[in-house]
Amino acid sequence: MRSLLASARRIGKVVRMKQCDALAVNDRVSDIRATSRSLPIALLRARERVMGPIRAMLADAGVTEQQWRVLRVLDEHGASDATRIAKSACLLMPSLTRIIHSLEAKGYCCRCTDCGDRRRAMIEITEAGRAVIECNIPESNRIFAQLEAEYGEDRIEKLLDMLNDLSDQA
Amino acid sequence: MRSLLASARRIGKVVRMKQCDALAVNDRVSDIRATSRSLPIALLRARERVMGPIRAMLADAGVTEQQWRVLRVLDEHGASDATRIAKSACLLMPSLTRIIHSLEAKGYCCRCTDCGDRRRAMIEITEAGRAVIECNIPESNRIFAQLEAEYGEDRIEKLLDMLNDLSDQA
DNA sequence: CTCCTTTACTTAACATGTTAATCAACTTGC
DNA sequence: GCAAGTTGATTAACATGTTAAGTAAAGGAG
Repeated sequence: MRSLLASARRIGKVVRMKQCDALAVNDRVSDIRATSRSLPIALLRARERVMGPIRAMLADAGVTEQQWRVLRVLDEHGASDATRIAKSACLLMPSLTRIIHSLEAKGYCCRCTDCGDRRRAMIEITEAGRAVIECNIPESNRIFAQLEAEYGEDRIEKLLDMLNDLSDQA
Repeated sequence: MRSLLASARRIGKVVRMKQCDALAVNDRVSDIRATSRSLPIALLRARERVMGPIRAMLADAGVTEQQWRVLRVLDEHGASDATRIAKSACLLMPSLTRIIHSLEAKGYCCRCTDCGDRRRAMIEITEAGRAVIECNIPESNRIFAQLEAEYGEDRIEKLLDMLNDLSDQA
């Protein structure tokens, strides 16, 4: 009964505008996109699907998903300041600060303040950190290859392109 | 100098296999996908891009992104048990427990234990909760419409289809 | 009915996400 | 040079993510 009302509400387009505080029971101001067609939720679900197998691997390796991301970026870009790492690994600075500390405690990275600008902290991956990557990249590649096999290599590439286009927009 | 080595390493395919503990300096076991072509990171970045404007809106509304998601699901599906909500809103049960508590404290949802199965807690959105949705859906739709205008409505739909396909795979 | 397993949820503990405030080092206008 | 503003990073506080353990109710085999 409630569900009939709910779906009926979502069939039509905008009904009318109304003030919030004057809102009546089961009165729908404007139409609502079903959560199954919500881009944020779809992105979240897709990410869970992809990360599931990776998470298991990283748990065995003793690093979190974010720590892994930072190590990957450090390995790829070489010594970098925190701001650049944050941008590359898609992390906020406060999170990165903590992650760098934990990586440092594990001996996976080291830091030294920049000579030119003493606010800046240059971070570099250590050999121990590189070893973590070396140990897990084969399994990571295997997992990704299986995803490509199931979903289609060309579709993955296309998806990556579309996602990057979306992100790169102003 | 370091960067030259780094890029050189990533040009070739698999070099050779080697044990982790026998790993030498700057020795690359197998090739590593650039983080810019990493699906997890691409999904994360795209999500940040999409959520950015929404977050500002929700901050004004006084609800978090996750609370908003739960409210949306409750409004769409009607009274539901926690497990169903968690699945729909893409949340883990421990998170959902806390979120339900906070929503309850704000008067945006209420709960009653299921008559047939007293383990199950049925959650329902209140009028106050529905009002939050009503107040913010127009702005949410505006934001989404702008994204469609910038990125292309057909591409958004296509992206949604691809993401859902990816998620729905075994 | 009793013991065992499963299911639905909760708690706990630690890591991260998110915003705002803080601090020190740099930059600029004057 | 110096006050004012900016920038790079940290800290704090609260919400959530994540895994593991715990609790209570339901189901099932004997």
